[in-house]
Amino acid sequence: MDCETKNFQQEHKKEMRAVQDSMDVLSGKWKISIISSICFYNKRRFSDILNDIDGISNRMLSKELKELEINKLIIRTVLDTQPVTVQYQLTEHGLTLRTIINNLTDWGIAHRKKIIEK
Amino acid sequence: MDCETKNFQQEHKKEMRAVQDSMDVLSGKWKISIISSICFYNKRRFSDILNDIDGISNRMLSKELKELEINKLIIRTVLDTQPVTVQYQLTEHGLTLRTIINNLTDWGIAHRKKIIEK
DNA sequence: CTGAATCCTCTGCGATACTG
DNA sequence: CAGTATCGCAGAGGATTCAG
Repeated sequence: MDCETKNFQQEHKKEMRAVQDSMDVLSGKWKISIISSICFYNKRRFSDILNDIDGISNRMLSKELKELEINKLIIRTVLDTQPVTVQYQLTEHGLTLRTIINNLTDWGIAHRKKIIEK
Repeated sequence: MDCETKNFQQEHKKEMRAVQDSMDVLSGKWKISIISSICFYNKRRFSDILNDIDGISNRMLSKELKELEINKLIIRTVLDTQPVTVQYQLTEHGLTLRTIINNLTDWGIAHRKKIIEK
C-alpha cells in the first residue's frame, strides 16, 4: 500500500472513531429523543418529557436522564414547588448537539415523505 | 391553554415525531457506523466495512445491511469477481444523511476533547 | 411530582460454525 | 468472500409498587 493510500485510510479511521465516540453517548432507544425534547423547549420538566416521548416509561426516563447528566449533557435543577418538580436543561456542551437535532428533525420529515410516497 | 401556547406545543410535537422517525431507521448499535463507513468511502465492500467498525460481527453486519437496504438507504451490488465480492453504496436518499454524519463526526471529536480535558 | 426498587420478559447482540 | 444457522446470555426495557 503506497503512502497516499495509507493516509487516506487513516484519515477515515479517525472519522470512524469520532462517529463511534458520538454514538457511545447518544445511542440507545431514547437518548436522542430526550435531548430533543429538552432542546426544543429549552427547559423541560420530568413529566413533560414523559409526555413528549411516546412509549417511554418513567423508569427508563429516569435512568437515561441520569446517564445524560453524568455525561455533562444536561443539568438537573430541583425547584422547590409543592410538590417538587424537577427541571432539565442542556449544558453548554449539550447545546452543541442542537445542529444534529435539527438535522435529524429535517431528515425525519423528508424520510417520512419518502416512505409515504411509495 | 390559550391558542398560542397550543400551537407552540403542537409545533414541537411534530418535530418530536420527526426525530423519532429518524431514530426508527437509524437507531441500534451499528447503523450509523455502517452508513458512515460507506459514506466516507463512497463505495465499500462487506469485508471492508467489517474492518472499519471495531467489534461488529459479520452476522450483525449482514443483518443491519439488509435492514438499511430495505429502508432504501443503501444499494447492494454483487460484483462477479472470483470469489464474489459485494459492494454497498448509499442511495440518493441515503446520501442526504451526509450532513448528519459530518456533524456527528465533528461532535465526536469535540466530545472526546471535552472528556479528556477533565 | 419525581423518582427508586422489584420483578419479570424479551430481544439485541455476540460466539461459533457451516455453506455457495 | 459474503453471508446463514444455531445457540445462549446480558442487559434493555415494561409493569407495578413504594417513598420523599
